[in-house]
Amino acid sequence: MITIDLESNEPLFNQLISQIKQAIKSKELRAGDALPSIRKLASELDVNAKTVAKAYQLLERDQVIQSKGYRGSFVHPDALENIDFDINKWLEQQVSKDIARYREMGATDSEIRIAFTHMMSS
Amino acid sequence: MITIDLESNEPLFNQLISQIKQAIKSKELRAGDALPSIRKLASELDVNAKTVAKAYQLLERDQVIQSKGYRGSFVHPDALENIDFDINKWLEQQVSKDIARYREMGATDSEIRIAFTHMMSS
DNA sequence: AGTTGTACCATTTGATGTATTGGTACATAT
DNA sequence: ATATGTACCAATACATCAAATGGTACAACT
Repeated sequence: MITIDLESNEPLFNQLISQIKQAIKSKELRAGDALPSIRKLASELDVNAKTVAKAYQLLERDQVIQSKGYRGSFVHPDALENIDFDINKWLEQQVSKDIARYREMGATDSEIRIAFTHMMSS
Repeated sequence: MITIDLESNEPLFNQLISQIKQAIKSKELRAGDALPSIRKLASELDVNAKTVAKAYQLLERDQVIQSKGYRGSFVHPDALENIDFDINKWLEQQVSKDIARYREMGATDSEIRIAFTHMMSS
């Protein structure tokens, strides 16, 4: 059902996210369906459980799946609607616009990077 | 007139910028005054000429000094007015506000950093 | 008892950026 | 001739971060 390419440049947790989303899009997984547990999927794919856990966490943040405490993870009722919103695409648009604003003010790329790093770590 | 601390954590070009600004504030250097040439100042302070050139470039961008082609560098007529505007402080305010906006949308710091790095290098 | 999602700790590998230095070259001033 | 600001190309040391791994532990469900 889910396959992983260890040689790919794409991070493993991203491959997991993409494939789970694809499975939902193709109706292979439907709203309310149970997903394999983190440990089971990890052992099946022979990857670390924390890699799977990371993918599940991001999917839950995006309302694509739901974690029901200690009962397992399930496909979110509104998964199909929420699956199209990609926060990374949204981020790229916003960041690109903001960087252009900084550059227009005469800031060098080096200064922008320094300010960004500084504000991210405080 | 200008001294450099090679042991300081503060980058050399920043030390140069601060000290030249200070000399202008204290009227040691006045509008129109000639600054030492890049090569001369570099040899006096025993730093690389490109370090001095970098400081001069940033000072000219901020309208604190003026480079008159091949005739040397001079204190900008409006140096005293422009000396107070610090683009780095402006940057910090803007970047801080923008990052808060990203985080409110649920983006993780890791995702923000990746999007930022990606948009800066393209 | 066994499994669940989650939260800590720590480490390694690879990539990237900063700060700085170095050398060379150009066109234009004095 | 000599000095000027500027523009290339390239390399070093240092720091930071992403990605993934590993192990352990907790409280709550079946």
